[in-house]
Amino acid sequence: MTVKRADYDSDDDSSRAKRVKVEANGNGNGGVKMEPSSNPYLAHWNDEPKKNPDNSADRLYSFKRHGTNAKQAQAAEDGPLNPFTGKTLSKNYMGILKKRRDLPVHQQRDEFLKLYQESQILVFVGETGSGKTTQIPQFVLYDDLPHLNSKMVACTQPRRVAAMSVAQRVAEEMDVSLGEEVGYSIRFEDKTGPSTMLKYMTDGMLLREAMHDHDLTRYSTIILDEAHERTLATDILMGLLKEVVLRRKDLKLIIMSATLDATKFQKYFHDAPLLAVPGRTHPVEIFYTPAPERDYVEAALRTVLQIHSSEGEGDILLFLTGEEEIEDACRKINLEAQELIRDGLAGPLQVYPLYGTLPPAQQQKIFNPAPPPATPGGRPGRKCIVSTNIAETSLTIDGIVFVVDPGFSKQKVYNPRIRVESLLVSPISKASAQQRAGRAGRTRPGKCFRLYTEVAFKKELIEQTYPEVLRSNLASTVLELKKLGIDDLVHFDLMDPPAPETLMRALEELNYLACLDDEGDLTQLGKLASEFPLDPALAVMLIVSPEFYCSNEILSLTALLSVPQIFVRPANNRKRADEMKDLFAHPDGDHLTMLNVYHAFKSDSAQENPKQWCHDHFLSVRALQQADNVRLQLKRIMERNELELMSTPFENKKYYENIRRALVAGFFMQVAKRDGNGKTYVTVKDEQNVLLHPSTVLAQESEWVVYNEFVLTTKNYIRTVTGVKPEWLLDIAPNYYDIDGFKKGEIKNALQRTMTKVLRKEAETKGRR
DNA sequence: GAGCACTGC
Repeated sequence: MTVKRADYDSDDDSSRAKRVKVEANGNGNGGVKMEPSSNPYLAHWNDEPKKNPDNSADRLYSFKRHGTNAKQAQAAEDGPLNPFTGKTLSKNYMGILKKRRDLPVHQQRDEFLKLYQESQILVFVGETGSGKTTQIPQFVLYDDLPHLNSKMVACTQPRRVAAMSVAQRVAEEMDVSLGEEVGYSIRFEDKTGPSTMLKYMTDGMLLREAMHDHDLTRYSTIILDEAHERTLATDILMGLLKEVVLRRKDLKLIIMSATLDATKFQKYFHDAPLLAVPGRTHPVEIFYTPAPERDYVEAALRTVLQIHSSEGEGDILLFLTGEEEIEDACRKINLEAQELIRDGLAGPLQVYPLYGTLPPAQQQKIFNPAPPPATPGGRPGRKCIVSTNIAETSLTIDGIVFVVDPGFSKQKVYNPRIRVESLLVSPISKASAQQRAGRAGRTRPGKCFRLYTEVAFKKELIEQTYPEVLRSNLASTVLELKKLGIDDLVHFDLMDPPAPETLMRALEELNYLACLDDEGDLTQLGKLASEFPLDPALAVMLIVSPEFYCSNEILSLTALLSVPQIFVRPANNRKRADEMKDLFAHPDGDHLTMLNVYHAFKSDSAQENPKQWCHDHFLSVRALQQADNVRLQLKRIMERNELELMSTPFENKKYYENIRRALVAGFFMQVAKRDGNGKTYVTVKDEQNVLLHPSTVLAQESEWVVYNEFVLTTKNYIRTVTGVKPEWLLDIAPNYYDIDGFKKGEIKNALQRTMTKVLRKEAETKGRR
């Protein structure tokens, strides 16, 4: 409760009174011009510039907010003193400044300022190489002067690395230390301080902040960058900010996007003005196949080898869909290339795989320089990178001149009818194809070979990849929206409204989890659950775990379930990996096995050299350390909300049973029952036929299991499963397991039998008394 | 007896 109290403090009457007093002192700047010594919160404020009236830092005080032009800003930028810190500008700064002024966006600084000043919302379109992500926020700083108003400018990014690296770059451009005037904020790391005026952050992070401050009052301008990627967080932020700007007339909003669908953003934001800036890339020549290809992998290999033997210098980037396909393709390209090289038909070729689950050290290899020709002046050597979509947005590789695009990627799809998210190899969109082609023109003119016909490109590919909001289970999104104060979900103005069935499913799920009441309002449990960066089922399991005397263990388990797979199984050493896993196996299931792994990982002997220990036991250090990190974050949230941390003594025979019961409290909607003969299972309610994933340690005799995940591949699998008892289902989730609501059949009969048994036992106990 | 595209709090 103490923390909650602190939250209220800033809003209670006494602090409001204090604020009024400061303004009554005679300046309208919220106290900024007070003597620093009189206000401990302003101790960081640099008062040095005021001693020198010619000081360039003073120029900004004379700037008329939202009334400046490029000339004024540039004069301030030219120094000699840093207008934001008052320090002398470095040589490095001057060097970078010259380069910044060559960027395409710079030409339109005045045009940008005019639109920014005139309009509350602005859509800004800049192609790659325009400099928008680094320059626009700085243009804003010189006109918005957030620091004179005790506000900040926020710029969101879909990915953490981007937020970090861009902040680093801009801090250098502004000649300040990262974390001071320019900082970033991502999960697990807040590198900002009291003097921060420009904050780069992940879109998810801003959304989290919005949950506690619905009007985002700390910011005077919010820039949503890479909006065209349409992440779930960006989409929700757009819907939210569309409402916030009505309440906060002083807030400015800039939506930044790569071309293409810019008019869609414009329309969505009531025809906001649009400014487009050209990019700086080289032309890319596009080639199509004359006829459709039957086997795209085979066609891709042929194309790569042909490029290598007949084209001039330049590296190759091939897009495939997944780890296995990529590793396989790398092997084949290597084999065939060796033959070409032997016959003197091609130069050396270095092939690198690239996908997200690849260890960072191996990912780094793609930046190795291409091999030189075998003999001076001989056929060019080159590297060929075979990558998933990761190279389409997250990673850029210079030196790519040839792109091979078969036109497919794995995409998440959601089926609300059976509540299953799965990955499907699907045709990419036109926008994706263009992005892929663009990867060939970063350093010089390039070529892109599309392994489909021009007609297929024009007629069959959709314009844009469907936004995430249309392809996901929205249970946690709906919970977030409720917490954001959006009561009327149906009329919440999302750019692409999801199917009503998806929303209904989410509401139903949250109602069963008791996060929403029958009116659809947030319950106390729901409010608590929304505090956790977790799926609702996991959050609920964690919150109620003290009732099962095992919150320490459930905390570990929750962390383990929200990081990537901890078990490693290299193709050439599967047997050994499986043996190692058996060391940790618990007969009652995979959840308990994971917990055993975590406890072993945290033991003193393993912690002596965690990397070696994990390597020896075929475990992913990265995943386990990540789980540790997540666990700490979740633990703090539990403490803040006074959720008790406790364990059943290990010697107690209920130790594991309590954990399994707590699992049911969160995952009672993900239960399957064995279907008679023993191999197949049927999911409860949705009645899908499923198989236990072969990776499970669970012995087949478990009649009822909870599962963490439904995996749809060649067959329907349930993965990470643990055995439970049917009487627990009836006891812990009576609403969901209301027998009258079940369809006639084996599951209903089995539940009925269980109920009879339970009642009989109860009667016996009573009789004995 | 199989496989995890990618990202985020």
